Amino acid sequence: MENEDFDGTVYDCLKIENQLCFPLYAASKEVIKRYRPFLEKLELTYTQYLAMMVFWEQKSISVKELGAKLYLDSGTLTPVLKHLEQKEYITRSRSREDERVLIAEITEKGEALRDKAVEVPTQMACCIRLEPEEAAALYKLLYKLLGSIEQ
Amino acid sequence: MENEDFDGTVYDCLKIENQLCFPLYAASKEVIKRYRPFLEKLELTYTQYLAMMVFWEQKSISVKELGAKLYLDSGTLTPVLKHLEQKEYITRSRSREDERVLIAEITEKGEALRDKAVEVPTQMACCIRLEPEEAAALYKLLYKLLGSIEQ
DNA sequence: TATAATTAAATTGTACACAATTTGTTTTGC
DNA sequence: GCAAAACAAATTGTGTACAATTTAATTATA
Repeated sequence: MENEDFDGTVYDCLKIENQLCFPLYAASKEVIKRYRPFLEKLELTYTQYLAMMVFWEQKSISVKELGAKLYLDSGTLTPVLKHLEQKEYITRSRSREDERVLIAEITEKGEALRDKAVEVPTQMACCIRLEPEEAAALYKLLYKLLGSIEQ
Repeated sequence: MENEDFDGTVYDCLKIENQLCFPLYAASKEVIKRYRPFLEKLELTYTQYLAMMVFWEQKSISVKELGAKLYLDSGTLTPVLKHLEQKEYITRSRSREDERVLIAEITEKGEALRDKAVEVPTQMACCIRLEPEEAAALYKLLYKLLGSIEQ
């Protein structure tokens, strides 16, 4: 009855098509790629755009807090924030209460960028052709997955 | 009736919590991070592991074909394949019919790695605590999303 | 209260990821 | 049959992403 030529070997679990991680990885990359032409007009990379979304909600934040929100560490955020500072979208300075803490704060120019950025989600929605219920279901499942892997 | 202090401004679409792309990006990264301890035992990075999964299904493949399967270009694959060659999991050589084409082929050592790798999906399943139906729904939605963004 | 432990960023080193360009080969069109 | 177009990898340059280590500041404790 057992026949290795049919599907059903011990190696089936190693097939790309049987992985959940692969479409997750690929879809994430492909979606981010689609952002590029829209974000270029704002002089932002995708990671910088994520950071700016935080600054538009909250004028200033520490690297640690920002890292907790974006699932990124200082090794990634330090250069990202330096780039945003170069573009004058934020300023970086040490906290007076605790010199270990770096506080990044949005500038006028950064605030002004928001009015251009507000077009991006609409433009992106055209690229991602999912029904609203499907998008909602996907959103929910992704956050459930994210929650389930926090150690 | 309109009041900018309540939710419902034009800027709501720019909130992280209203993005589908963010949990996609974050979940992808967090899942890949969880692979690391398991893949270290195989001396593989996540991208190298994806490539090896292809080689375990198909002994040899061109860079172009591999790129189409993994959504990666030669700029990414060239160094990845060079690393796999250094570890002696694959060989790289030009096609005789068409010298432009590079053919990567799995070695005995690469084949042997499969028996160790077969443990990885089971070990990972413990980290990702989704119900089978949820995982299936997520899988389906991710492939639908992926299909919907191919230009 | 001096020192040890802890903490927050920055730094270092490795490995992608991708746009854009280059190099070498093959195919097309005239 | 040969120049032009197309093609496949490789290369170059920029920007993450993250583990591990370092540096500097703060807190805890003996």
